Amino acid sequence: MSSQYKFTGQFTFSIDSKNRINIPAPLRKQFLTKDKKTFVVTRGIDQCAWIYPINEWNFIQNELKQLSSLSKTNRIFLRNHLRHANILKFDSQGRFVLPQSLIDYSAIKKDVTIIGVLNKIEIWNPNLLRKIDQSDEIDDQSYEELSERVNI
Amino acid sequence: MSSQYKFTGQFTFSIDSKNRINIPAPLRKQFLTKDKKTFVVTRGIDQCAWIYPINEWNFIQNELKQLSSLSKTNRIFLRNHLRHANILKFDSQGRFVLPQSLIDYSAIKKDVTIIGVLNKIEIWNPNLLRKIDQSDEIDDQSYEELSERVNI
DNA sequence: TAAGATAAGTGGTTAATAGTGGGTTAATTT
DNA sequence: AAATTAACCCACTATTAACCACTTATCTTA
Repeated sequence: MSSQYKFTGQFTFSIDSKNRINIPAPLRKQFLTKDKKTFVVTRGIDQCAWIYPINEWNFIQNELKQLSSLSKTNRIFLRNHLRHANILKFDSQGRFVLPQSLIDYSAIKKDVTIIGVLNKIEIWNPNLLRKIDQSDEIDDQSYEELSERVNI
Repeated sequence: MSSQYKFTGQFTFSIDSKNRINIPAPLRKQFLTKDKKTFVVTRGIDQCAWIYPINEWNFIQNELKQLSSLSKTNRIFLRNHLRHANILKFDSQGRFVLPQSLIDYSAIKKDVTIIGVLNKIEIWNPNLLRKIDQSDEIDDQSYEELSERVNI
């Protein structure tokens, strides 16, 4: 069964002196009725942090189990995806502390841009996201290929 | 299953000091009986904002869920389409506040032109729409191609 | 066609919520 | 035991959303 979460939108907040980040209310509301404030933060494939609600993460873990460790690519991917996963909760104000390792990995300084991407939330350094936005244009060929699979 | 919405027509309204835009009554009426005032505003492919009724948007989201984030093209595509999507409701007067990011993107100042385009509504800066109207003529060749797919 | 009634568009005020900062106590580590 | 970290609580401010009110336009009916 696929995800019940539908995160969307973009928000720019600040990270405070105790490394706390506020989850935007519109996103947070989707947690409250379900996983009771528990979620997983881990490395994104791009230079950002990914947040999954806990039962979404459980689903992903089942997907990952399919991958055989006989493949080198699989081994590397599994290691890097799993060892940086932190199970966290947010506090009574809806914040959580982003682990230092992920702050470093995502090159986060003072502000963060938080975006909803369906079943996950991404935490970005605003400048990096802006840079990627400009450089990572999707070429026409890729759009053509996408159009055969997705009809929007 | 195709859309149940059939938005048509053009209206020019003003955006107020609190960035509120009124949805024209003829368009608004199609919402009231169905999604209870909930809809999604996002970036259009052209320089305007798009409004989808919520269950129209849900259909789109289900399409997007098919895409794996292991593909780079998919990640870029998902991010850029979802992060600008805001789930909103209109108030008891039938208005909503257009997010600042979309005001910037659409270069909206004082007035807006609202047009119905079947399953979505477009919000334009009147001047931009007028300019596009003149420059973006459809050439005969494209009409020929269209004629093979659409019978009107 | 004139007058009343209804609906539509616009503007502002108030009350609630969201974002942010900081302090205190409990827990964990060295 | 001291120091660091994490959980918890309280509080301030700005933004947002709910509410109320007025004007203009449209429709209805005598």
